[in-house]
Amino acid sequence: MRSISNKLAGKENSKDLDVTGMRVTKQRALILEIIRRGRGHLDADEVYRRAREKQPRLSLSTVYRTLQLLKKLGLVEEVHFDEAHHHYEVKPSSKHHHLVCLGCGKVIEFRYPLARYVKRKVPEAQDFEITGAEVRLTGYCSRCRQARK
Amino acid sequence: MRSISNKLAGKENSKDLDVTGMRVTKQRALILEIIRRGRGHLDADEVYRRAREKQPRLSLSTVYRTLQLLKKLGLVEEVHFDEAHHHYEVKPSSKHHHLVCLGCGKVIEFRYPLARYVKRKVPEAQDFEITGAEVRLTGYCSRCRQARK
DNA sequence: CTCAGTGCAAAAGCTTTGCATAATA
DNA sequence: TATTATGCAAAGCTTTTGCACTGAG
Repeated sequence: MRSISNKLAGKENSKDLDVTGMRVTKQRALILEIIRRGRGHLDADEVYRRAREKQPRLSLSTVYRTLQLLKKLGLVEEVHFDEAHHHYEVKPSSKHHHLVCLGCGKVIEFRYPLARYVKRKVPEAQDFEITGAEVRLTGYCSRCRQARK
Repeated sequence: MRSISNKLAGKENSKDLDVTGMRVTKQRALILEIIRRGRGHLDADEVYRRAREKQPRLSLSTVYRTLQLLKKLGLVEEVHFDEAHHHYEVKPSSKHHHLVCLGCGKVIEFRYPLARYVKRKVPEAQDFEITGAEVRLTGYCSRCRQARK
């Protein structure tokens, strides 16, 4: 039988979790779809706003509960960007990092296997089993650098 | 005349800000001292608790207001660790990153000039002026790896 | 038909703000 | 003495929780 994470993810080969009894609902499917489409960087409230366009009766608590569920299922990842909100994006993102422009707020994603490099170079990381890496570089993009001159 | 950031920092050569009228108070000095001693990873409430050992009448709002001031002055940096709290540590920390054990919560700091490496290796970062890097690697330390077997 | 999920409202954090009082410069 | 900073209490946000109802399996 397909697990909820497989059903939601729409594929058979993701790792099964003990999800006995968990149900696939319209709300959950919609929320996951929105996060997928959102290309990351959506906070809970933004997910809520977008979801209500399709399901006006959806509640914010359902969004939060679903976000937690999806995190637990490993389908979605929570990223800590700024002071106020968490952001959510679909996995995998362990090799996917962020470049944040302090000028205009633009977020550029990049992929690079930093964990491997760190593991090789940093003594402290030697006897650590690294499972995730969250890298957030801040600075100024070329446009904002111009503007600041 | 010495600026407030110089007075608080206890040095003359930090960059001056427009701090006209700002005052050095016991509370501010204490809070900065605690953050220094805390070796990072203190959240606002922890700063508050420690500060009250010396100044029982200190209020939490003063802690928050001072934290913002110190951030603005560039003396302290806010780090986003976990879902619930922000953590504060003294600058400079752009070359100072974190290894977080998911098993026991231990936080290991390490220094490594990752920004430079990323700048060299990552195309997306090429025309970006990187001013800060926050790296947070998660995984399991050797002890917890043992325990999980 | 059952029990997990939802919506609503209320509560629970963490953080900010208004205002009168205290303290710095 | 003139403002700035503080303490307190209240308000503001985001996120969580309780509960009766709804709906997936």
